[in-house]
Amino acid sequence: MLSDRQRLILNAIVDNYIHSAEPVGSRTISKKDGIGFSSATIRNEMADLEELGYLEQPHTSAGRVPSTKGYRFYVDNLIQPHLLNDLELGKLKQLFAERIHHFEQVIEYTAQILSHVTNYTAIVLGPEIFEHRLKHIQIVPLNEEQAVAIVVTNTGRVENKLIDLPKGVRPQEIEKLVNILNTKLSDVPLWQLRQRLYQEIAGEMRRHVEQYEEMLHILEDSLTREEKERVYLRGATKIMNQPEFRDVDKVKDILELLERNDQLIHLFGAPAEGLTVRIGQENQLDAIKQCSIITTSYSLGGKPVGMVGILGPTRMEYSKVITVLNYLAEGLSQMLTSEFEK
Amino acid sequence: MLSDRQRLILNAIVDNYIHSAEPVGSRTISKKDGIGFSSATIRNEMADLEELGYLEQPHTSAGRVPSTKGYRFYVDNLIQPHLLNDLELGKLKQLFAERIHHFEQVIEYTAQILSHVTNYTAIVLGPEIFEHRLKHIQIVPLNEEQAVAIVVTNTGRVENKLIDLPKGVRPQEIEKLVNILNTKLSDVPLWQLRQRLYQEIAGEMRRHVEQYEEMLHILEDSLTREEKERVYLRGATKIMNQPEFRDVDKVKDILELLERNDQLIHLFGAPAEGLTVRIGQENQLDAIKQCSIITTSYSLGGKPVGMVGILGPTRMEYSKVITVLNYLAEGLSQMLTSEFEK
DNA sequence: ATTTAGCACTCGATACATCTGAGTGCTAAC
DNA sequence: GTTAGCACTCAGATGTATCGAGTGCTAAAT
Repeated sequence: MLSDRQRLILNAIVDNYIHSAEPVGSRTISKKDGIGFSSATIRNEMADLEELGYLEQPHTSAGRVPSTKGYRFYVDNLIQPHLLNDLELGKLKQLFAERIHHFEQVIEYTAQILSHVTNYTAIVLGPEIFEHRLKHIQIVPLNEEQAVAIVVTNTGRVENKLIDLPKGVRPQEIEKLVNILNTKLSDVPLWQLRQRLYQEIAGEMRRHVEQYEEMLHILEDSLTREEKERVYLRGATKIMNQPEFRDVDKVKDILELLERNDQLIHLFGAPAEGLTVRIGQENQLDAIKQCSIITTSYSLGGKPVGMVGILGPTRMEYSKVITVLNYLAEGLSQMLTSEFEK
Repeated sequence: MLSDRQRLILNAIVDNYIHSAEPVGSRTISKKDGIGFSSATIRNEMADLEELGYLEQPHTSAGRVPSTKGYRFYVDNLIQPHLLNDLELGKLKQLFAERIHHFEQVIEYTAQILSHVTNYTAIVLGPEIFEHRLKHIQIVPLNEEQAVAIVVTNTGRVENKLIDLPKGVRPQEIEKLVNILNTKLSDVPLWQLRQRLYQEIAGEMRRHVEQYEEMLHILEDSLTREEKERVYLRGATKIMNQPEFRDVDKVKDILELLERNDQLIHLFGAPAEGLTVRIGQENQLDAIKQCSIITTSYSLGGKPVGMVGILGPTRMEYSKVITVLNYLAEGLSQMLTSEFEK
């Protein structure tokens, strides 16, 4: 266990390094307010902290830099609450003042503001499908062969998919089918659709609809398709402002990862409720072992439905980012709940 | 006017520089096949070409580099047709083999392949709205206050927007309204909707629908909203592979520009039919004055409806990119036309 | 009148030596 | 237990010499 003085010094070193991006020397620390020790004493403590694995030395005659373990201890035990200034608070409140007109807009705007306030890369994962319930199904024929299947949910989300019609199907048949679907499946959660389709609809369809078998397959396909996760990314280039990423090769791997929309979701790791911090080496993906990711979930009516996260260098303003994320997730949850819980 | 020999030499220099990324010296050129002159002669010609503004010298004892004017002459007069290899052709044909199931998918896949084959950044602009005709309108109430308005076009595109309902409107009224709209507006091009709404629907509505005035405003708002252009970007980080962009500061401006979805469309400049090449300084945006953009349009039934483009360094493989773009735009046009012209 | 060989010259790149100073570890005194 | 003092280390900055690719110009060759 670390002594009080060791904690004090570790805290000072991390704080300093986060803002200066330069290895921190013993003299710098000893001159700080609140530290009443000479540089020699600090040096001894630093040597101990290094031996314990909390600090690292880039080379013999340089100052110390926090290790992943050091950051971890800092985040878990030392971090002090951050006070947001009026400008930042204003930006965040702006988001909640918006009237929700489109789900995606809110998410996009959230990512935008997060990135802007923190100066790091923001990732927002849209509300998960399992809270969406079917409001309405519509099938609009385009011509003899094709139609568009449209699914509207109680949350106002609209999914659509082009489908191929069986040969010679008559418009009346489609209409009949849609009526059955809307009567039977209204208010069913989307993830149950496939199941319900077979359990309750199949029999009904056989009785009333021609070519029911083909239609059934097509329906199954269009109603139960993989929901493409809606991930929004903002401020990917912000990482380039960090002095430790002034090298194209270092930045390239990260940006290539961020460019791949399908990979983004993996940055969140296992979906977890509440705030999670993953620091440097703790990250699975090689490309971001020099970065930290802080994520948290937001909820609708108490159930977590989506996530927001910040990607930055390991030398990140943890305190500020954590405050911002907590504040934002809280606000977002309230906003969603009051909007859709009625 | 340039002499034949000057053209030959300029061509050789540009070709060489495109592949080596190093200033080209007189000796390099004189040793090339097809050039029967000594380095001294080449030097004299180079001096002339520089004076005429086709070449530049980074410093006194360095070789020559093409200027924007030099590239321009090369593209306009010297370029030779490029032959695609089997691998590249295979990749491109793969695209056309796909069955169209979703417009956006095709566009996304196009960008993907373009970037992969050329190793530069690809930008694809989705088909413009003016060829889309109304197929079906639907208004799905979500609760007392809100509804989703859905517009389906003959091309299978689905637009949707959350709308606020006037207080106390009855479901029957909405149904009546939707019926009127579908009867009167079927097959009307989307861009005419607003106009037709007032000319033909307003009178009908007043007779049959309560609260017609509020509904009219809401409809107008939801039917005529700005179509958000669908721009797809792929391979933004490819620019980092170029030796002249190994500097974070140079890359940053470009990537920041590409990150802004709303700005992307400006990269295409004025929408033009056919192939356009904009080289270095010719570009309006400062961030890409070290880059070239090649764009072309693709069409549906003879009318241009969208664009594809490639962004790369001024030192770009113009010949190859032009060939690829032409080939792809041609194939895409055929594909779209055969799909939607029936 | 062109072309080319020859040569002096330029200047970025590279290598190497030197200097500087921030920071360390250790020891001995406080 | 703390600190002053000091020798030591080493990355980074600065300075100097050398190298060589490439040039421009002149005079000879074609």
